[in-house]
Amino acid sequence: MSDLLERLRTRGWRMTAQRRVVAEVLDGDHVHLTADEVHARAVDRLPEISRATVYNTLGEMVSLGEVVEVSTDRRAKRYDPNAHRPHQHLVCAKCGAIRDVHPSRNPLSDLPDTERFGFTISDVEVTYRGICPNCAP
Amino acid sequence: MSDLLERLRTRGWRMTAQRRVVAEVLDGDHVHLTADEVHARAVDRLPEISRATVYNTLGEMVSLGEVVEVSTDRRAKRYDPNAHRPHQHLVCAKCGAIRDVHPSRNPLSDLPDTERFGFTISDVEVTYRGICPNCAP
DNA sequence: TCCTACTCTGGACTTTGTCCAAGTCAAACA
DNA sequence: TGTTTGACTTGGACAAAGTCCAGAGTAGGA
Repeated sequence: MSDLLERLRTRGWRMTAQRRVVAEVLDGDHVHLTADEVHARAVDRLPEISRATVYNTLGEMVSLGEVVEVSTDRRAKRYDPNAHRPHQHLVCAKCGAIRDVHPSRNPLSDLPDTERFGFTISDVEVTYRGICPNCAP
Repeated sequence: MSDLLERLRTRGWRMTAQRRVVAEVLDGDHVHLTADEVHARAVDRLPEISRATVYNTLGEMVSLGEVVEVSTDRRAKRYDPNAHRPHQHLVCAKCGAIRDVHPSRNPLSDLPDTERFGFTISDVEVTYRGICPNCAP
């Protein structure tokens, strides 16, 4: 059984066939699927699952903190089940491949007080862009 | 005349009333408008300008490197005419206010080789999120 | 002034996501 | 095990952001 599913179950989440399928589709490392990709894979296992349910379920997983929303491109949001280890993303500008990466310093520490304009900063999102080995010329 | 317009003109861009208006609307510091906001302001000066033209024109400015696309939220892209000084963005999670900020180190230097997976990295995008002084409780 | 290639327009279309009323079902309880 | 109930799911309508295209318009060079 998937880690994600296990975590959700122990939190008292009401279990349904639909939620189980979404959690299973989303489980793993370096998984960054869009909602429609999740839906397409979920349909393979449970043909009648609706788009609305996939959206609802993903939204709930995000609220519970078990899945992170990622916006690496300007199109659809992606869903990353690796929510419990802080990390950033490296994206191939050509093929769109995404890797989880871990910078050596907390990016927050590089923003001086004079550049904070009185904001209380709680979060940083870093996206590195480049060309992956497969797409390199 | 606006800086942006001046730069575009000297690059041999064919000048039309529509392009002039878009460039004028977009000029300035800490400007981060969506395409629809640009369109709304452009219509004030040139009532017949179409949405398609605004999208096309913004897209061309981005291709020319005179304007940068910013995705601070997961909704519409925003357009930042401050393309010639590298900077990152600080966003209020409540009201959406956006400030240009300048970290003390190049964020690229914090990604060790072992975390690059053979990618040739060319760009980093950092978004700091928090609560601005106006929205603070 | 005339030409021509480049630009603009409006509307149809696509993608991504949200909302809702009605039907269905998991789980608690007797 | 059967009942009950509130939570979950469905499908379709809707909305926001953006793209595409054929035909009309025009900037700028000859």
